[in-house]
Amino acid sequence: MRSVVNSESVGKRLMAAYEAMNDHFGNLSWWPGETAFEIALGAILTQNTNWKNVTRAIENIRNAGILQSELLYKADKDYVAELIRPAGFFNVKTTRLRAFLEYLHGNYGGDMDEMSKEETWKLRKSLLSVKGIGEETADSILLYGCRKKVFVVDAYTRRIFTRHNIIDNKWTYHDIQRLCMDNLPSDSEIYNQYHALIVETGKQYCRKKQQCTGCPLARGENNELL
DNA sequence: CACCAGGCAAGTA
DNA sequence: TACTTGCATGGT
Repeated sequence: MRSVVNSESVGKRLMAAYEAMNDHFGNLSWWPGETAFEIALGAILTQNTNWKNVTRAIENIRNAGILQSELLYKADKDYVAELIRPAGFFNVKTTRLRAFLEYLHGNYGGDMDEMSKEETWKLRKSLLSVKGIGEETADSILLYGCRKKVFVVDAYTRRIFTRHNIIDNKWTYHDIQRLCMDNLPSDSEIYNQYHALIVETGKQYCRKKQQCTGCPLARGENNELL
C-alpha cells in the first residue's frame, strides 16, 4: 500500500463522497443486462467505448437470436464482427470475445453460473489469463455478473481520487482497489453503487475542459475538494 | 475541426 | 518499470 494523504481519515472521506454522490444521483441500478452472460459480453464490448454504442452491438446480437454463450460461440467470426461493429474496435473485440467464450466453454461448459461458483480471487486470476480481459473487465464481470465482492476501479476513479488528493499517479490499479476495499463496508451492493456513482459523477463533472460546478463532490464557492 | 468513450496487449527504451 | 501505439465507431 502506498502512502496516503490523511490516511487516518480516508475511510470517512470515501464514505462522505459516497453519501454526497448517492444523495445527488440516487440508486443507479447499474449495469443493465438480463443475464450474467450479457453482462460479461457488455464488459468486453465497453472497453474504451461509449456504452450507447455497446447497447447497439448487444441489440444486434439479440436480434440475431444468438445472445447465449453456446450460440455466440458457434457463430461465424466475421458475422459476429459485423454485429458488434457499432461498439468500435470490432476486430479486436471479436477476438477477445472468442477468447472468453473458449475459456467459458473449456472450463465451465459455457455456463456463467458454474463459473461463478469459483472462489473469487482464484477466478479473478484465471480471468486475467484470458487475452483481452484486463483488470477492469475482470472485476466488472466478477462484481456485476457474478455478484462477487470486488471493487471495480476505472479511469474516473483514478481521476477523481487524484483530483481530491486521496491518491497520486503512482498508485496502481491494485493499490486503489485495496484502498477502497479496506476503507468501505465489505458489501457488493455498496461496491456496485459506488462505481456507478463515480462513473456518473465523472461523466458529468470531471471530463476534460469541463468545470466542477454542480459536482456533488465539490464544496464552497471555489469548489473546494471534499 | 478536435476530442472523447465504463481498456487491453504488444512493443520500445 | 514506464511510456507509447494500434485498435474504430459514434456523439458532442
